[in-house]
Amino acid sequence: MSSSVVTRFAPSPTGFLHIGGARTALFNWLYAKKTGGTMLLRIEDTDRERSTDAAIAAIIDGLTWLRLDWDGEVVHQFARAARHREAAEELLASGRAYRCYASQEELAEMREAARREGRPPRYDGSWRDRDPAEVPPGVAPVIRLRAPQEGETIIDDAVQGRVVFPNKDLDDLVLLRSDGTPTYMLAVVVDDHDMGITQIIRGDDHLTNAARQTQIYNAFGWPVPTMAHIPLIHGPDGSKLSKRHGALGIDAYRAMGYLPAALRNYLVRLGWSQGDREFFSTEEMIESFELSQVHRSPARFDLAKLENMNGHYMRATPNRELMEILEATLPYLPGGPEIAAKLDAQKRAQVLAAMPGLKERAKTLIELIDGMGFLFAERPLAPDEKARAILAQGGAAILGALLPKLAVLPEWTPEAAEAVVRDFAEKSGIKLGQVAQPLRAALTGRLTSPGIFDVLAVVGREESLARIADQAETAPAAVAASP
RNA sequence: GCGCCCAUCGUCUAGCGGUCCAGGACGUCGCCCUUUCACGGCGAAAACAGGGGUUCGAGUCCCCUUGGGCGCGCCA
Repeated sequence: MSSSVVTRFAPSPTGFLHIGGARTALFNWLYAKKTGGTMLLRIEDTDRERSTDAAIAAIIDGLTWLRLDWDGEVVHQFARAARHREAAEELLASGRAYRCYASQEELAEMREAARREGRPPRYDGSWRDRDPAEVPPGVAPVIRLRAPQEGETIIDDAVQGRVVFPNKDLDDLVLLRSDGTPTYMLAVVVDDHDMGITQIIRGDDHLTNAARQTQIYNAFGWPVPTMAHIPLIHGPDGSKLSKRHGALGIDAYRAMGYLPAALRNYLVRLGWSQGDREFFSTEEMIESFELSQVHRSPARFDLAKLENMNGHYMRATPNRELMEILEATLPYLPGGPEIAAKLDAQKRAQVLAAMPGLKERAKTLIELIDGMGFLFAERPLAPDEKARAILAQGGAAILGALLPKLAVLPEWTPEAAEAVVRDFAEKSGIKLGQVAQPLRAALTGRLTSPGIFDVLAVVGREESLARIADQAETAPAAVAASP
């Protein structure tokens, strides 16, 4: 079928893959999957000054992490410069473009004058029909599009609807620079055409460009692809997402311990919705994605909601799978490499055993590794301030009394431990919490952890008893002395 | 300045002329559950930017105002 959909994600490698770019990629990907089409990846590296290989690597790394795959080879725009030049020549030959010899200074003056007179800053078209005899010697010309000066250029946008631009507001844009390299406008149109792109899905900061590009398509006599300009993602204060808001590369979200699936889910709900629904599996996303349901208004980025959603995903991820994700992410997490170094078969088994209680309490992978700290701690533990306080306020004495009872447990299971501790508390006439908290302090060094009986079981008999002994006051005198 | 886009709780959003004294989610605040912290459950506060129309009837359609955003390069 020749009518099959071809979308593309076309970032310029001048920096990392940011959150807005990631969402644009996601929408392109979803649309392609939904329609059984393909998504292509094109690196717009025609700006030789600002494009870097590191940025290309970061973009590819980010897409890979988000599991947004593309079809075919990555297209590097700069490599197609010869084709772009040829296309510009073609327009020149057909009279749809012309050479312009205006200097940078003249153009700057033109813009300045226009601004002063309250007119839009545009090229005045003075070389449009100028006599070749007037060409100044030694000046390399640019090639400009001979754009229509009357009428209107209309975009039938899949998201924005019908948008009309009066042609008088659009000037004769540069297609080929004086050094013979193509501009973005030319390159995009030629590439999208040559690559057979049927749907252009991109940020709505390109909406005005869409009109100019439409004029270029028309000059070539090529069909214009369907366009869909999606709203931008704004910062929490409603202004454009910037470094000020901590506009980060997608890798930063990985380093903050977010799951790719959660980030995708959060991103898809920014500017797109299906009724009240908040959660979508990848399949459900593909199934229900519709360009017509994409909003026209920008959405603000809310880290708190992302975090909540990530917590949902962590809890919903099966333990083994979460363990795999964790291990794969460890190199990127603060403190992760240290954990990875200690993760032998035994530790891995302990972490896995503790996972149900751990993931319940963590909203990110960072919180997860923080929570599992007690498994990697070495004796004697250094309890934090609050834990020390509990121990000092009679906790240590209680542990001293409890220790012998735990030591003789025939089997080391959460149930057995719970029975002994509850019995101990009851017979001592104290609340369970008065025993559980000192125990927690001794075993984990903190006052918050998964259920204490599970901790006991995961840490193991020998290590648990030793940690308790480390903190317990065993001298009967000391117990008697405490009021 | 000119052009274009946008406008429902703090945030993401439902709503596509009557069933909306506006629903859900996040966040916030209570209460419950409870060995801690979470999770979970229950509940509360919280919005149709303003003004004109159209209509029997407007959050929903039109216009204006205001506010935000994007664009206006031999950057992409």
